[in-house]
Amino acid sequence: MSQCEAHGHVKRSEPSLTKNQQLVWDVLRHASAPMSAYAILDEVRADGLRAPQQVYRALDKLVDTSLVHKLESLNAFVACAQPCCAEHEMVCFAICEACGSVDEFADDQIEQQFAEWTKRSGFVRRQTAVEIKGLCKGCAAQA
Amino acid sequence: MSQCEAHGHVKRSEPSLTKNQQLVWDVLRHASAPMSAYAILDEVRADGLRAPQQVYRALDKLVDTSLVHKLESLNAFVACAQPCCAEHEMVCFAICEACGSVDEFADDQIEQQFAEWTKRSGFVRRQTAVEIKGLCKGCAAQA
DNA sequence: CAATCCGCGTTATAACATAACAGACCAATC
DNA sequence: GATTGGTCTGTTATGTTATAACGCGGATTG
Repeated sequence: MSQCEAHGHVKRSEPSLTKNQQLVWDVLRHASAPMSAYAILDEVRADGLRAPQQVYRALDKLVDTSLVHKLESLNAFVACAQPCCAEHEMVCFAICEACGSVDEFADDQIEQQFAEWTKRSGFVRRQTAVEIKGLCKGCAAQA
Repeated sequence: MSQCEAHGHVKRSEPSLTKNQQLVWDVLRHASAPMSAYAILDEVRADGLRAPQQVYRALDKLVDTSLVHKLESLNAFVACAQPCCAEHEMVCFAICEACGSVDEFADDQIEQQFAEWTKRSGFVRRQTAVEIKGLCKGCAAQA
């Protein structure tokens, strides 16, 4: 059971992806690490996609609908790992510089602190990117 | 009196920049918005710099010493606006999508929430990028 | 039936960033 | 004072990431 279902949320529907969007989404879902648009392109070439645009257009849509996130500090994309992420205003990423793993998480406390800053400053938030780089627990233990 | 001096901190020294670093730093200090490396290059061409490498090398150093920050989501650079930033583990940016202004801030509460998450997860943080996009107070008022 | 919107495919190009090589300078130390 | 190691420099070339612009076709809808 997913974390979301455990919380009593409905399962997010995954509707109406076009063929190209579905191809890109499938690649990302099965990836073990963030992928660049061009790495994705290499994977979907077998399916007939040939140009960066085709991948970028699919990615744009997938990012819009929050199925996929862009990691700005890597210029790479990951499938959303957090079924509840549509219900959070922001999502954070912990990126291991040793093994490349990415941990996506949402934290209500952090969210709330940002909300308070927003309130104080008058800034109207539309989107937030939080990317923490360092060593994941496993890699830190080895070091 | 700067915020730092008010807090009783010593003024950060700005030592030993090389000629190229100084040129790039001067451009960024006087910029009213984040600049791409190539935009900086255009500015320092008059001073004899010709190749991207020269700018990127200077930027690398300036970012290392925290005189300059990279905005990952814009692929652009800003002079550090926060004299105390060396004393914070993380710095946040609020980027106005209407006017392009960037507000750099540090928030102890936010920092602490991240510290707690770090403790729980075992992740060893080295660097954190927080980039909030939206509308600054002024632009939000107009909209 | 337009008119409009959206996605598709394509070619070309823009924008961002680094590799790799060689020379100049300076400090440390043998 | 020669040698070594480190850092910065300048340069050419190349790699990587992202978008512009054109035209086509299908779906929706007024």
